[in-house]
Amino acid sequence: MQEDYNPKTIEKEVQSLWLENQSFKAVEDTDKEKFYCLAMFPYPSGKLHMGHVRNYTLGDVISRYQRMLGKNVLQPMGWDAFGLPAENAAIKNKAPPAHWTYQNIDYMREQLQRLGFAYDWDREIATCKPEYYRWEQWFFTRLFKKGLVYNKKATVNWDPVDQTVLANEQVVDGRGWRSGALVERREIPQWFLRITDYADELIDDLDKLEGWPEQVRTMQSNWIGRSQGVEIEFSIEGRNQSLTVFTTRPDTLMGVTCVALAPEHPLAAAAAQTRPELHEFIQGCRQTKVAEAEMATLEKLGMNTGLFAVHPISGERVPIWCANFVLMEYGSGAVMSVPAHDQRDWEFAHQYGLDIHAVIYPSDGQAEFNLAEGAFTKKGVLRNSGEFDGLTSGQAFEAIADFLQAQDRGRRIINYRLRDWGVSRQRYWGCPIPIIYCDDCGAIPVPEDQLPVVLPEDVEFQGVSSPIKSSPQFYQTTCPQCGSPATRETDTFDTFFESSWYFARFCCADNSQAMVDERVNYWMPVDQYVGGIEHAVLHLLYARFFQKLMRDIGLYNCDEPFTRLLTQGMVLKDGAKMSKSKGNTVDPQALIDRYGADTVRLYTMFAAPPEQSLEWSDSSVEGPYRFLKKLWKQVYVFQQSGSRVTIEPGTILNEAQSSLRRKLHETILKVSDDIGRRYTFNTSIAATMELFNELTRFEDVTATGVAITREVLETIVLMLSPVVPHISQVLWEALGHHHFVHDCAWPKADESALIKATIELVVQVNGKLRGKLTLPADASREAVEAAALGNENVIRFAEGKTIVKVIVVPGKLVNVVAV
RNA sequence: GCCGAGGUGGCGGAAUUGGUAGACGCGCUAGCUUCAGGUGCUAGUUAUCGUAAGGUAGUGGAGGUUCAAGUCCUCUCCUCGGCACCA
Repeated sequence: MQEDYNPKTIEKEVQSLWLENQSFKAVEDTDKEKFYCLAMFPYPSGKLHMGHVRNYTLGDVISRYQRMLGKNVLQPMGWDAFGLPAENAAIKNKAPPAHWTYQNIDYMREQLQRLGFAYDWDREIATCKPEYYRWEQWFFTRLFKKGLVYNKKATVNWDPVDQTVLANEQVVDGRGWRSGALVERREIPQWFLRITDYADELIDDLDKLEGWPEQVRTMQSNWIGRSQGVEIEFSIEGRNQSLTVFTTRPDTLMGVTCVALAPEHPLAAAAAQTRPELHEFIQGCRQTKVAEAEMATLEKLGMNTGLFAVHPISGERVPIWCANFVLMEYGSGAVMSVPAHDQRDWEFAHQYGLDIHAVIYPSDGQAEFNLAEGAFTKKGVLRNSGEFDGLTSGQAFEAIADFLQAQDRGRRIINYRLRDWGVSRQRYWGCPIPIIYCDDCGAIPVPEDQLPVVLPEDVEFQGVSSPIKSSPQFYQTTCPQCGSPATRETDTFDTFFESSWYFARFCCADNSQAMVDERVNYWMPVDQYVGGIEHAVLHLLYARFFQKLMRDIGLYNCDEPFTRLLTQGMVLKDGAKMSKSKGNTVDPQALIDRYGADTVRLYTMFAAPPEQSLEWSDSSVEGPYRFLKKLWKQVYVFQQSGSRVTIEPGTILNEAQSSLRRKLHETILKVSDDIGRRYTFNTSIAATMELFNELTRFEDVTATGVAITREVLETIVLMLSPVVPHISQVLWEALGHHHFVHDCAWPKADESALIKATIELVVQVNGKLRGKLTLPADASREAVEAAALGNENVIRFAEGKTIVKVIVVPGKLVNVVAV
């Protein structure tokens, strides 16, 4: 052991030991309990950023901890390699996206290795390779045959100058980011997966996910948005047609004063044929990008269509409007407007001078309301509703639903906010959708023996559109059914497709014959998934959906892919997310070069609890670095003394000795709980530092003192080893051990060391701290009370007052209440 | 706009079940060590009043519940994440 801590040298040495020994190769072993730990795989954007370092350190700490608990751990790594940035880089650098991607992967792999993560690199996957994506093509064709795939028209952002579809990210202030042209909504045919068929299961199974943060389950539940309601038909005056609306508040039906259509609604288009101003209004609505946030924050605009609907109960004429805030995708693309009882309708009615009819009134005891100030949106009792008067909202829901159902003008339905998953992307750098279009046979899935449909990697970008769209070599083919000339689909899959099943592929990444094999049954589900909170809804929902699809296709039996989920917060600097555009990025490489991987790992774990955002500070890195240097020095000095003694059984310890041992074993309990249950790695490190500080104050060179020092040092090294594995390995050897620290058992607390003879109690007067008492641990309630009342501060602060009562919280405090 | 988080010293954060606010670390101040330092050590460090002992205030803001509130309730302000084609 060197006298000085030299992270660069030792980290390299320890890493080559691991490599030589194949320390982290995961092998299925049914005799051992398995633990599958997975951190969300990165997009190979160029180099690692601090968010990656945080994510992968979290996963590695958990993996190494579980291994020390005796589990058979799988921790794989791979690359979410398809995506938009590669195309942008390709256009900029005039090089194929594949080239850029593979280069980035090579660089980032080296960075991950430099950080010492315990990955089984033999299982590495890159989703842009045909060995990987061929299986999702195969899977898609299976889903197609099962009827879980369909084609329909859907809206995209269209750049009229570049003649291309834009991602939401590429639309800035309503204009294409390259061309600057005003973006239009355009409808094009696309492929969809029937995720709504699984809406109930996806929402109901959230209850099983006890290892998930409550907030994530809530977000998913709200995203799916299951609501009980009624679908109501309004006939249209003068037309042999009707209009369907969905409402969760049929009790307000008698207060309807308007029906509003989405601009894309066919009836709006029909009405616009005779009304140029309506046509213009609808055209105007097309110039917004396809994003809910955009729609929801738009100024609410509407226009009368001139048509009238007939109220299904009263038979009254209700004007039909077209409004920009009605979503064609939700429900039936039309809503009934009840200004008295819906705030948005109320505002719309005020803006356009529509009638407001109150029909729900507060039940007894509820506050009155003022329609001049806003809508009354709570439930209540019906009035002005004919035969339904006097019913509560709940009763009226049923009565009106029954009435409409009997008349065949409505029915109870369950509606979801969730929409089917559109998986088509009009981009090059993605997995080709395995469909062939034949004029006679229609859309045919590519037969299994013709898979994979390989994406050509050697391409040149002419302009911004996908090269395969203009490559007859790619798209010209023959119909697998009738043999006549046909064309391939040139759209590719949404990249969420790849990340929805990679966790299964890691179990058997080397299988070239099947998507998965029996090894998934051993490893799945993932025991611990770790990733950014920004994935709380989309990625995690799609992955859950895919898991259920894989189950139903018969691949393997598992309902939920991730048993425990840890969602890490963002890494920020100066209060903002690190990004190139803000110029506030911190390059982890520079820190690794300067302090070593262990310090970077220790800092990211120490600076904040994992779920919170981490505010980056350059100078704070010094603390963990100093700590490692001090620890190194302490072990160096200790091993120079050459002592190998352990505590003789039956030795009576003096006060300082038993106090340090108690601290040690309390710390074992604390750290085990922090890492194993609470995931508060920051406090586990703080507790270890406290223990270390106590050790440095312990200067006892007797045989027993030295033995206790050894016990403390060894335990500190073991407890830190998941976080700082390199230095721990070297120190472990310096303490006289000849095996890997990552194969050691996690330390256990010695109950006998935890026993306390005395306890300290807090004394309060009227809830304010006035003193402290040291009493025997077994002191009775009466003794505690008497000691408190005899305390000089208590006497002083209670002087001239009457002691009303004394509250004793055993083992914690005494509060004397005096008035 | 909707859904979900968060707000505690100069800074990152701790306080796990309603029970000592500020653990641990950074920074700063003073002193010591060293030829030197991107070194090490010791002490102090919420504000405020006080020579001190000690007092008082204090967890974004305003109310409330309680013997006791950072923690529970109501309202409110601000920041962050997501909103279906960024990944």
